[in-house]
Amino acid sequence: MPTPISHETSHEAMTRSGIRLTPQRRHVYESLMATPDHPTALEVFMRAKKGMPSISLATVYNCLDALTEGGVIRQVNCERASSRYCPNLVPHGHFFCKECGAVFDIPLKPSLEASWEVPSGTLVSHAELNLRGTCGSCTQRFKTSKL
Amino acid sequence: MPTPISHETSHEAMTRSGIRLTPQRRHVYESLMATPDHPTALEVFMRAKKGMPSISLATVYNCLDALTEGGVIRQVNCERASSRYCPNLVPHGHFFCKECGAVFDIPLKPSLEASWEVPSGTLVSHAELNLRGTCGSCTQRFKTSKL
DNA sequence: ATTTTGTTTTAGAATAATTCTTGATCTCAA
DNA sequence: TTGAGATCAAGAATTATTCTAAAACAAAAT
Repeated sequence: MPTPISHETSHEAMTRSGIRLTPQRRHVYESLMATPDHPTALEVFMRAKKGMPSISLATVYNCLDALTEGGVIRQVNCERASSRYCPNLVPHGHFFCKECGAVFDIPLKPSLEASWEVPSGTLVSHAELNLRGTCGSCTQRFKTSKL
Repeated sequence: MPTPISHETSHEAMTRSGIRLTPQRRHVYESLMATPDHPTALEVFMRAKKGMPSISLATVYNCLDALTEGGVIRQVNCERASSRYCPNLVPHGHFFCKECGAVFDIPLKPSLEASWEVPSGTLVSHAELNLRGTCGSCTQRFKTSKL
């Protein structure tokens, strides 16, 4: 049978990562998986409350931290705005539209690591690429509004 | 005579950028230029107070914002830590040592922009590359401490 | 030179995101 | 089942940053 990408995988991911799988963590994770955008902790909280009304914002922060710590999700930061969270574990960058606030995953080519030079002896454990600009639909909107 | 890289240049940069050159802005800029590290607003404030005891933290924030806005300096962010400021305008990335907190400029090769693919119609106005890891001297220190 | 207009500075208050604290609850292993 | 340790919830606390309002200043217009 085909590999299910949903629960088993997340369950495995969490247990393998060493963090304990609790109902709250599973629910936060599923709330994050539910949509392909990059919600803030507050947005995750508002979604998570629908299926688990007793959950608190602090718990959502705890869960997101634990999941990030365990490598099950990624925290994404742009400038000083609220952190956003991303369940896509494949290495990728992020594009932030300064017009509409949308956040997209950006696939990276393997050539990326050849694009920088660190002093010898430096160990790079994490690379983060953030792009900012105007997304396709905002560019389009501006173009037509100027006719 | 050789081009002086200091005052005339910064003066020009500020006036050309459209922001008014005030004593506070000049002093904040010079405090930032004084050392090649990447100070936080609070660190700039503490340094700036030495030569201008009446300056306030809010003014340092205002000045750093104005200078950033005018393109005279860059704001550098890593994770959710305090913003840091960088007077190096040549495009470059940043390396953050998670052991000692040092921040280094990382030269970028021109191949960088070929390393990502944005959907057609997307306009990228700003690219930011942040690396995290262990710097050379921390790596060295760990190596010798394990003997 | 004086007034006007708009900008900047300052000090302190306010805000917003996040973290901390505490006691209650839960989970797992012995 | 009991005990140790982890997690949860609620709200307080913290921290970086921004805002507010009044005073000082600068440039332009009279």
